[in-house]
Amino acid sequence: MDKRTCDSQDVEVRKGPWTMEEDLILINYIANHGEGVWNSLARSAGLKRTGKSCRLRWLNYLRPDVRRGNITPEEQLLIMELHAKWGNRWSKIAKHLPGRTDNEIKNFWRTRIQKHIKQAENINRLSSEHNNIQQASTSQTSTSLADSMETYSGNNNNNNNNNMGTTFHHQGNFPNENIWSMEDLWSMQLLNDANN
DNA sequence: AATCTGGTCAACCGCACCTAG
DNA sequence: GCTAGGTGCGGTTGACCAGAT
Repeated sequence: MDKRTCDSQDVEVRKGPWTMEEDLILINYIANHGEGVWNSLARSAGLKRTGKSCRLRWLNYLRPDVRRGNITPEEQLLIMELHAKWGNRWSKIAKHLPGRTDNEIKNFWRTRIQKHIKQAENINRLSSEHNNIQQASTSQTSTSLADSMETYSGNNNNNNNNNMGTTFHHQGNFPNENIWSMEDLWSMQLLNDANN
């Protein structure tokens, strides 16, 4: 398929971060006309964005029911369980976490969990090398982070998941202060509606 | 105080799939 | 059955920020 078809118009297409004005236009338009048919929506709303860009912005950020930040330990656990089951099927996983987007889960996985898994694998590799040298027959305890993560990364479905809730500490420092809050945007949108 | 480094996340890209004509 | 246009998904990138040096 010709990839240019999505952006077939010769009009300039804006890229990069969305401005507050663009957000307001999109929110207003969807409030009045509903979502869907994103390419024509972008044109009709007067946004110099691709339909894909509008869709992404709406789904990942502007939707009123989207929850942002503070992924709870329960959610972390669920993400890990579902990832063990389905792999990188982020949208499928996101469907089981109301208000969470596939993008958010994907980012969360890559930045938080994958890092821990890599560390765990390194620790495990080092410890097994160490064990090979020692040839010691002493049994190992399995309460470390490394063991927990290794168990997970090996797609083991036994109930070691019980460790996960305590293994992954909720960091609680998600920097989600955006330039303007969603409450601000929605209250502005309501104001606009009142003026129409 | 200045610079470096690593973490985070919004947004883009490319591809596959779906559907209407 | 073929094609064009639209949509959804997963991977990747780049800007920004905070903490370390």
